[in-house]
Amino acid sequence: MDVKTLCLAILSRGPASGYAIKKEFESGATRHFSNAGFGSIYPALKLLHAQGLIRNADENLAKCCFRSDAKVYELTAKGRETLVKALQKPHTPDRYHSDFQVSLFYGQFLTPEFRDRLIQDRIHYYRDEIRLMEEALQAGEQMTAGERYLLGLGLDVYRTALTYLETHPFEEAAETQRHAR
Amino acid sequence: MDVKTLCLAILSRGPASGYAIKKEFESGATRHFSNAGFGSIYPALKLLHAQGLIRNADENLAKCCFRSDAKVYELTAKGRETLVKALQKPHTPDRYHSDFQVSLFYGQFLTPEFRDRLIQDRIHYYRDEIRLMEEALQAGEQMTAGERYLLGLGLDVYRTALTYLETHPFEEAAETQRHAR
DNA sequence: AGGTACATGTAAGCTGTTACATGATTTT
DNA sequence: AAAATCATGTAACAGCTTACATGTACCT
Repeated sequence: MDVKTLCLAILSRGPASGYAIKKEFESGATRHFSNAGFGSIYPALKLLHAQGLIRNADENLAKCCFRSDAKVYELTAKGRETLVKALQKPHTPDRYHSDFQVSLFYGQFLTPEFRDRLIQDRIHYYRDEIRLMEEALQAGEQMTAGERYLLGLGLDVYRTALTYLETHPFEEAAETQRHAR
Repeated sequence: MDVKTLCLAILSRGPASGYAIKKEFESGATRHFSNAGFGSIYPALKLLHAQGLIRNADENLAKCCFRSDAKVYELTAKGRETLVKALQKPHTPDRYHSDFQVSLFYGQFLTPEFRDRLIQDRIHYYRDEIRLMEEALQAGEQMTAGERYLLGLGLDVYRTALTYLETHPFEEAAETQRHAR
């Protein structure tokens, strides 16, 4: 799913500026499974505007939530159609790249200190994210079904990962196993 | 973590050809958190060879497991050093892109049929992967500590995600909630 | 004889990231 | 007065994917 579709998707939740869209990728509800930088967002918005998939939002609407110099966009009917079609097109497989997991997979090459640091940092990350997600769940009356569904999934998964890291020591292989034979 | 480092990492587990490295990305133990295509792997191997980080493997060793026309590489001492340093360099944050999760997040735009199809497919995917991982865990005497650690984490996470998808219906929002007020 | 898996590589193109450049507004 | 946040954009570069091009070896 390219940045154009992702921008369309975010705009389907309400008018936004390029800057606001970036914030959404960084700290919004979809932050765990999609992302894009300014360098992709602004050109994408330009193109979407040229194609008539988004338009400048009603100024009165824009004023209340954005700074006067912000370019606030909203979806057109054509844009909404395009989004719906894009969401139902064949999906590319999930792409997950984790330096954390790669490093731990080759944990035998790391100093125990570095390894523990890695794991401790990840534990803190999960604790923070879980807290944020729990708050969102309590505050969220306005949430869509999809948002609630994915928040629940994310919470379950993060809690499981956190518990695993907290309870399973990284075992410095072999010695004990060889003794046991 | 770039493809060069990833190739170095895979070669640290034993000699391999470019083709074998691709297989490893596709179906090996690290398949869930790293990936690369032929178009990245072959140029990377060329470069690593030119830099003296890998060398052509001992022919006798190569013959037993690879076809005669395969270029089988193994790590040099310098390559191993470079790998160890790269693994301990500051990590880039995890990158996860999921069309599946994006589509479900905007589930209100999907037909119930398409949504259910998406979820059912994902359930089958998790079941297959979990079976493979359980088999690997039982067969795995030779496993490194890192491999075992990440296999355990992956299993816990996938089982949690599977259970969530199996037990939580995607609720077609709002109506029931509004009645309740 | 045909299909599948093994095997290597190049080139074009797409996408996205990073760095740069600039400036206004709000908060501390 | 400084720092943080809001705001937009371009250009160069890095990286990866896709398609192409080619051929061997093994299994049925």
